[in-house]
Amino acid sequence: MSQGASGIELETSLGYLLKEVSSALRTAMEAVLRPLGMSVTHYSCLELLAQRPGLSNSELARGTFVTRQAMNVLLQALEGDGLVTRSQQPASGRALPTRLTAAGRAQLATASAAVKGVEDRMKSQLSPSEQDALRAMLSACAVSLRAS
Amino acid sequence: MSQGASGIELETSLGYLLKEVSSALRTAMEAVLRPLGMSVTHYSCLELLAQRPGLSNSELARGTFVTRQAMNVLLQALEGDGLVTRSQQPASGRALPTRLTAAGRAQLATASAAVKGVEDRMKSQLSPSEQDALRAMLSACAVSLRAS
DNA sequence: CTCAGTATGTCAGAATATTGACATGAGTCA
DNA sequence: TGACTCATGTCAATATTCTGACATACTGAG
Repeated sequence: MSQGASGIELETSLGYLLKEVSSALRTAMEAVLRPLGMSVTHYSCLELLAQRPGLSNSELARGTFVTRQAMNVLLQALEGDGLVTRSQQPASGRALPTRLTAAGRAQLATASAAVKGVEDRMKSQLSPSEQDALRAMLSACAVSLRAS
Repeated sequence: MSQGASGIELETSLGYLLKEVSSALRTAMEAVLRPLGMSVTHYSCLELLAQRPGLSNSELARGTFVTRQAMNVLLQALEGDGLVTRSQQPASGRALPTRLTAAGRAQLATASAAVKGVEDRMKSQLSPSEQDALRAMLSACAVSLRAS
């Protein structure tokens, strides 16, 4: 009955559980980032930029799961705060590569450590092999969802 | 190095992967709900109300992971559309129990079937036992995150 | 080469959600 | 009883994001 039914069972729904964990993770991240004066998107952008230097606005938007318009306003703020720099001449097409400044890297360092603390707490009850299994299953879900 | 480091590795970060799946799920749900004229929050509220009749505004807000203010404006819209009814006299305290109308149940029926299709697609590559394992691990993550 | 298709940056308006605030009702405890 | 705490409903203001739109730049088929 929980499987063949035509509806959703909240108690056993993977989608609902996913949203629950995702929401709790976001809340926990906000809690540790707020004292640093950063939002989750703010941090995500910096983190992405640190690991993939030179990403354009649109690429950053895709990597942080927001629209490029939203990323654009964020990037303007980050640039105004001296945390990132944007090329004026596009390297190719219209895309303007973005890079962290020293100040951006410094701010990210403390934030990244704080976020790692949250993530470690999240998976504190999972063994390394369980974490691998979880990763594999979540990846499978992502692939399946993308296959329209 | 991927474990003892002080930072986050995007490639192996469970948090990032969680956000990725969650975002893909939301996008897929929006895609099937849009033709029905419903948003994800709209659907979530109806679904929650179907399975837990009499929930108050604040309880619905917690169950759908939004603020009670946001749920309040949504409930006013749903009530205006004749999909839900709210008691005028609080049963206890200030909480006003909310219930689905027949129209609400009817609208939910098609939406719930559509969302179940999305959820089934998401877990199409997972065996029943894997789904159980995934549920257990996600629950563990939620519990750990809530333990501040 | 030309043109259709796709991707990007950016502006403006609209929708949505959040924070802040206040009054009300219930429970607790001295 | 009275003071205190907590949860709720609701109003207002703010913030954030999205949708729509447009011009520009590359790419590939013809």
